[in-house]
Amino acid sequence: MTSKATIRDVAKAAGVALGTASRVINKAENVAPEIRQRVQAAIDALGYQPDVLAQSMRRGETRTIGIIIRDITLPAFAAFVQSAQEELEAQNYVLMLTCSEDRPERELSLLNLLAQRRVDGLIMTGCSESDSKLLEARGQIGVPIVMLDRVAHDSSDSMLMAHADGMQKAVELLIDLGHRRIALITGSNEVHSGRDRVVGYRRAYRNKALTVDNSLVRARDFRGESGYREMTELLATDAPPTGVVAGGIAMLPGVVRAIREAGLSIPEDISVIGGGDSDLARLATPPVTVIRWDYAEVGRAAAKILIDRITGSDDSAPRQLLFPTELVVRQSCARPKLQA
Amino acid sequence: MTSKATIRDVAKAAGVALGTASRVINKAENVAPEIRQRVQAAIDALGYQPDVLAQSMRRGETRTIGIIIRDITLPAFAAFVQSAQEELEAQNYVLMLTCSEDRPERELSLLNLLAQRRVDGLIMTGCSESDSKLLEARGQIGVPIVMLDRVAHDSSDSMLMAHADGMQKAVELLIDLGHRRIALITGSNEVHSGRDRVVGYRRAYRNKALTVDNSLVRARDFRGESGYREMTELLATDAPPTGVVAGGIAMLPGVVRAIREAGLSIPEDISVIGGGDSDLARLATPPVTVIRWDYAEVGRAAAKILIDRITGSDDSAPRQLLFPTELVVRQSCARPKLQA
DNA sequence: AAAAGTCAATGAAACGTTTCATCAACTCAG
DNA sequence: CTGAGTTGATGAAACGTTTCATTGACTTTT
Repeated sequence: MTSKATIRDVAKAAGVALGTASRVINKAENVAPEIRQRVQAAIDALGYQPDVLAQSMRRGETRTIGIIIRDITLPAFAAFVQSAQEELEAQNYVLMLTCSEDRPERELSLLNLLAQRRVDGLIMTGCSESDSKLLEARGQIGVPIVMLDRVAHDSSDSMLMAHADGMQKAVELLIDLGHRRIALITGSNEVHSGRDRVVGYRRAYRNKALTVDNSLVRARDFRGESGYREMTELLATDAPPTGVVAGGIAMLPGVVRAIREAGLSIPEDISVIGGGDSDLARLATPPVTVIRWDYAEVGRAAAKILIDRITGSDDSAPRQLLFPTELVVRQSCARPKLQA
Repeated sequence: MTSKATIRDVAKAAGVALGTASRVINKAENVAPEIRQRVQAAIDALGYQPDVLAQSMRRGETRTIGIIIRDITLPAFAAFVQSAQEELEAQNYVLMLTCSEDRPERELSLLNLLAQRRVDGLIMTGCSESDSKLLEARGQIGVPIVMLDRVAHDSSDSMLMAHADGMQKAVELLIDLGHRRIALITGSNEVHSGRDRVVGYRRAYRNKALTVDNSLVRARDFRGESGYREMTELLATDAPPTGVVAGGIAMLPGVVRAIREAGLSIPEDISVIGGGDSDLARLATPPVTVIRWDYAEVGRAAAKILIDRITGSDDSAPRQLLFPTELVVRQSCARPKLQA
């Protein structure tokens, strides 16, 4: 019963033509007040609701936005998605959520899936900025795309965090405390969020006139288990680090767990800085110093710019928005035990 | 160019009728092998992909599932959504994600939104089991609904956690340790997940032949800030609790924060048990004892049963699946300081 | 008073499918 | 050799909209 009444029924009930009913519904002008009223009455009486499917088909838009996120389970991403969703909902768009698990083949099939679903736009955080298959698939999709923490090499817009800045501050903090062996664990070099952190790390070392030990820089992938694995490996070496920055957003838990399991304590044995704030970082004992940024704000911005692109109200060159990061100092960092 | 080719083009290219092309595409029988091949060749050559919109319109199904979750930011819910999404994706469904923030008026408007979008089914965790407006809206929607942690009073299926069991074990643990003033903070009485915890709490007290102090039972709503507020309030009373169970899934952070701010330490001054496992609970110092259940499994089950309802392969009476909870003992509970 | 111009309403066409009643061709039994 | 039966292809109709070229009724201009 819900949306059984069609526009035809409305027209008939109001004694007007199909097209007229449509014009009333779409608030077009050029319709006599008396007629408008009659049609409106019919709409109310029948409880008419337009069929979104038929509208989409005719109009060629679905009012649907696709999102490909690595893993919705990470609170940071969830915050991003949530605020983007709110913004979109306000503009009468709806979100189709998918997760790539940071796996290229999944990303590819999700791109196809969403293309076939005819989303009006796409927000995504890809596995790679350069993979040619993915690049092609993104190009083929033919709708505006906003990339999260990825540099777009095509016409997409990018929302970039200033990871290098944050990382530099973090590493300099550790260096100033006397640390010389500082490990960096972050994601793949193929994407901005991984690469930029390494840039910041090296910049800090250069600033302090120190040289980087490349074996301490681990930039493989973003999956959560990597944090644990890399940290365990690092701690097992002859010269383990005295400080570590868990750059990837999902890595702090694994890194902390590895440290605990090695029987070390924070910050006495090893100093820790996390990438991205979280309940865990805030409420751990000791609370963990983190590089913070506001994904919720980024989500809103992404939604806004995407809508502007869709409506065509922004047809300027691809944008690269840079969002600030800040270092939130808590109690997880201290001077290293044995000064080098 | 992507999906520009229509079935008409395919038919023309293959030199067959529209209907024939359609039959090939839909793998219908009764089509000569030679023709099938020719059509297939045309499909490949043109890169034809069916227009999902037109299909939906004609078939009367959208292959889209709506989900209304309280807050995607909570990792537990995110895990639920993620596993549901995976299961649905495998069956070629796609998820439309919305968040109600536990606010009835939002829930109502989201129900309407998703109804208008013609979702084929709905997974949701409502604000109330009894609110008549919401009940009516759910009834009107006309598609199968699976409720998460809510008892459905209509034809919907319910996925229920055995909160009472878990809570009983939790409270009995505290009682056995010698606690007599145990606070319970959980969500609204209007829903299973709130109510059932209170049931378990009372059962534990009855089992141990103790009487409940109702001022220690706080079952208002599920929002995160409530955890902090209620805990702060409880600690400010003349006879503060010596143990607390943070029942609601979002409440542990707030409760812990309130305790920290009161200058108390866990478990020396107060014992804490959380509802739902999390990174925070696992990695806090000390690690927090929790009532655990597996939302990922629930998500899969919800998706499965929903699909069965949609396809009509399950037309039995509404189901109420009960999922087990277990008590995971960590180090956040100890004997109370001053024995009562 | 005729011509030209406005303003609103009309109804057919189109969007890209699926489905279904026909139809054509062929096979086989009598 | 005819009539019935079977198999497979056909093309129109339908799903519920929006849009657009027409049309009809008025109004204004010459």
